[in-house]
Amino acid sequence: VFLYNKLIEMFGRCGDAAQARKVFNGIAAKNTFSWDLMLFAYTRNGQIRDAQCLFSAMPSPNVVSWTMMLCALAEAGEFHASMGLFQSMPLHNLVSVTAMLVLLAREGRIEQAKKAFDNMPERSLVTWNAMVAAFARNGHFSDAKEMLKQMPQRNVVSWNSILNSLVERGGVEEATCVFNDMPEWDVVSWTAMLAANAQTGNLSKVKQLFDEMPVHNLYTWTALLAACAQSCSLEDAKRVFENMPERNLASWNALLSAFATSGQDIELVKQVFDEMPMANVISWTVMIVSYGLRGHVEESKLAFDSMPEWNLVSWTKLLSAFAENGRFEECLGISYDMPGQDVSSWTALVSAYAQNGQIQNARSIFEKMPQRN
RNA sequence: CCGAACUAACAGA
Repeated sequence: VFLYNKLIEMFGRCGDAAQARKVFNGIAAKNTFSWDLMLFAYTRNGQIRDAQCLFSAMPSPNVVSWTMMLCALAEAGEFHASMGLFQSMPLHNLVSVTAMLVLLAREGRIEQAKKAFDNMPERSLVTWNAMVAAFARNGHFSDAKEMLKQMPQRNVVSWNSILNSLVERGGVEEATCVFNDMPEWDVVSWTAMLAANAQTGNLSKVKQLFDEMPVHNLYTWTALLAACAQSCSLEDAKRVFENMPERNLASWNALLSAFATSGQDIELVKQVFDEMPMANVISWTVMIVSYGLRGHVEESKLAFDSMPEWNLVSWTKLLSAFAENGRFEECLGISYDMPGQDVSSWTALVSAYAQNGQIQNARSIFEKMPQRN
């Protein structure tokens, strides 16, 4: 059984849940590890339905099984379901509570996360890191720093959270200082520095860091590619894309984005889009922007209407496309149709009017905004 | 110590 279990785990890690299932089915005397590892194979590969099915068939689910389901549900966007599952769990432990803390933080519910943290009878390094990240990701930089100071031990993950928080705030100098003072680095820390320097448009610094860093992976290559796109260096972007040892949708999107901002003919951008093996919300949003930048608002709208799904960014980009092309009347309608409008999209609308010299309209929207920053 | 939890890349004003 031990060896079969190992096999299930291996297939699960390789992304082959079907193979794992075959091994699982072949075990006559399954033990609790067999079940958990099979569940792992499903959750790991995003097969939430299969996971749920297996979970309900489990003879004796334990904390580990519950925790995996908790994370799987959250991953599938079912936050409330995972919340409910957490409450109905017969038993909690350090790991399951930490997992819940992370989910709360991802939802932006920091107070609840902090409360859970404070109530925990024991905390591991991972727990502390989760709390640091919770603050860091939600813009509570000083709280994150305070946590970092208080925690009994720190590791590279703790430092990376702080570093990324600085990068998000646009503090290249501060980020550089933290990076230099960190006791250890990994590929995540280096990637953060790529992003930091890309923000300031310092492409040569990005390239230099890229060459200095000890390890490259898909993330680092894509960060480099994105930096080229942000600096409008299409030639660099193309070269990077060709030199990448492997590509995924994110890398394709970064390339598409490089074409989008390059001012190249729209047909070339479309060509890249059509060549892509897949397209997601991001790819479509880049197309909306591409059309908008070239004054083809109608095409932006068409792209928007043919997307398989939408999010706030795609809505906001559509709004901006109309605004930047002087189509203010439509902006109001878009804003009205937009579900769950946030600060960024409100601001886009305000600035649409402001740029058009319609100060009083801008002002009245500003006053009606539910949140401001 | 056969299993679960923490940080990074691609579109936003």
